[in-house]
Amino acid sequence: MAITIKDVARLANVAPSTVSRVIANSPRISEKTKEKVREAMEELGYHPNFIARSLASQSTQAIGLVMPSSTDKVFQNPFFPTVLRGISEGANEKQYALHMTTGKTEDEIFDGVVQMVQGGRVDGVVLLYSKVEDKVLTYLQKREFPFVVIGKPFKHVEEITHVDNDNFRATKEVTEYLINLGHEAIAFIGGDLNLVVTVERLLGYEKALRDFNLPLKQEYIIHEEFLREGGQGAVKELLSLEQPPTALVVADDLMALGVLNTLDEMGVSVPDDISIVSFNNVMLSEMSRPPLTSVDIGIFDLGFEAAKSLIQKVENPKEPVKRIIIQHQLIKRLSCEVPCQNKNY
Amino acid sequence: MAITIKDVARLANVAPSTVSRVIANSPRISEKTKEKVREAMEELGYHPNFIARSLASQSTQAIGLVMPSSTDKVFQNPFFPTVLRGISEGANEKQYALHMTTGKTEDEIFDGVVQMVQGGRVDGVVLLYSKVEDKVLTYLQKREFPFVVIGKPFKHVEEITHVDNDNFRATKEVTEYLINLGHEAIAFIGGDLNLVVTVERLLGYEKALRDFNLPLKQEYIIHEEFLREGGQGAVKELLSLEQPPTALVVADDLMALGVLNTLDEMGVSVPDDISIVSFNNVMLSEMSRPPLTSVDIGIFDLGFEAAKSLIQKVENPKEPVKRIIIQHQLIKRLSCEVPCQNKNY
DNA sequence: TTGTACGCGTTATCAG
DNA sequence: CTGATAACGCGTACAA
Repeated sequence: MAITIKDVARLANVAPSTVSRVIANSPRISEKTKEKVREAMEELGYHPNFIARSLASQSTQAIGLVMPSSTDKVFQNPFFPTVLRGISEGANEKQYALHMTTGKTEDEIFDGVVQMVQGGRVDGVVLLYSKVEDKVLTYLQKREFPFVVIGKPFKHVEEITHVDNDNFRATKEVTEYLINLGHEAIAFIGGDLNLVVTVERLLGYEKALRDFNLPLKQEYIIHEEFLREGGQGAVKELLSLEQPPTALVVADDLMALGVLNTLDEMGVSVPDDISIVSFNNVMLSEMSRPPLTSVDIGIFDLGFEAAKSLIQKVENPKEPVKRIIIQHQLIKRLSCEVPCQNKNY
Repeated sequence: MAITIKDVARLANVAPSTVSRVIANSPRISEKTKEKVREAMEELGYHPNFIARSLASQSTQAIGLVMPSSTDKVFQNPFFPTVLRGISEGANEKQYALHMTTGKTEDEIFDGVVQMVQGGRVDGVVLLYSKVEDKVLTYLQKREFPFVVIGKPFKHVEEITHVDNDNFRATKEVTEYLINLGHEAIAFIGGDLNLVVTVERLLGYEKALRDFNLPLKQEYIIHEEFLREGGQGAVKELLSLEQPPTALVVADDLMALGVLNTLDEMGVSVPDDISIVSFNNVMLSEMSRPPLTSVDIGIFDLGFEAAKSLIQKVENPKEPVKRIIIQHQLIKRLSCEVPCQNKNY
């Protein structure tokens, strides 16, 4: 059995409650006894038992992480290690621990969340994704359990604290960027439409085209998985069009990589024949040939701010709903150029 | 306040202890009362409080994950999401939750582990890396706390349950593969020598050369970070040699990607001028140009088996030390070929 | 400034 | 088969 507060109390010749107060650094304890108690703790190698503390104080100093389905391709995106790092850092700063749950199916994930929450394992939860219809989010909301989402909630945006980019504006900007480069035939390759981020980006793309009075063609809008294989299918469809696009807005770097490869195989040159701009600016985007022009969305900060605002919320229940927007930034590399004039592929 | 066992007891007209037994599905309770109690639980929407249960039973049904330093480049490797998925699945099967700890420095990580362990937050720990000198491992060992490591422990291999590949053999095999292809000038690009996996792979490489009586040149052995930039530096060194290698054994796909890019910039063609084989077979390895021949090390299984064997150990303290070797497999793609005879780069 | 006593929600022991 | 009752380790009114 481990060293408890009682052992320390005995050694220091004080009551257990005094030891408890020393741990909490209560101002109502004399420096002298504090010192005495601390020495005893040191001598015995005492470490507080979090479980007991949690039970007594009804708070765990732990936050729960809800990941998307582990079978989901999204899970493999380098996005995750990075947000995780951000969250972890934000949590560490406030001495919070991390509790995770994943699962293969939505139900598994949901059960995991319920266990964390009802089981009292965590004080709050951060959702690492934002889907269009989400059981987990609904549950958390109804239960009034503290949580924040990374991304933009599909509904009740005003009532849910979230950390997000301005994906609408970002996509509008990059589309404009391509337009200003002289492109008029610009296609959009997005991921799963169940992810809110996808719809936001699509909207931004459409807005830019409309602002510039460019035609908005359905054939130019493609949705595939957030990954490689997705990109490949998309490209083939696009290039077989009568008037193939001269530029592509791709919703994710990984997909862009797939696009790049397929293009390469088809003998289409980037950026000479076709320009590409994508999102996230993960490490890989500078490793591709050519390096990708990509929107840096501050992934680390998304996580960091999410953790911080969740903890605030946990520690102060009347904290107002917040919406934190992380700045984005277009990182220009070599995948964009003025459009070709008259190419035949 | 949430629904407790007492509320259920009251509604079902039984004692709290009876409810507890029903939850544990004790065989000594009549089916009739079980049914009655279950109905009450249902009606009240009861969920057991894990914290209280942990305190009483001195076990948490949670396992702790120790990640490498978040500032470490290794952290960004696609390896992690995948092991994580494996661990998560292994844990889910046995209804264990996951508790994580990371940190920027070794000390932060160490403190995190101590808190998990002494704080009684977890029943066991899995180390997601294996370093040459590791404070955390030493601590866990001295405390006789259940843990398993993913990778090969540097010392006390016989006394530590671990899940690993046979990296020595794997590297020996791929080196032989290159030799049999006709290569004689084969270089090795490895990662951080503090990681045990690096030294294992280096050893395997050397063994193959020795077995075939090929010279073992120091200039052919390079260590860089486990990432992109590392790869680039390495290649330049290698190609500026008097007799540059015709084949490369690269210890990680990500590094190999960097190598590929640098080679491309220098106008060196893969596999025509130089062959490459690397490790891990992460998703990216088939997305590179050319697709990488890579050793699949069963990352998911590493995690899965680690979780399973840890849980076994936790549930049965006298479980013997185990060493689980996950099979590897060479996935041949397009980065290897017979060597060039007489090329001038 | 410090000690006493009780409660947090369960499990486990021991009667009955 | 079931019900009291005592832990589990700590926080915290309430007393002193």
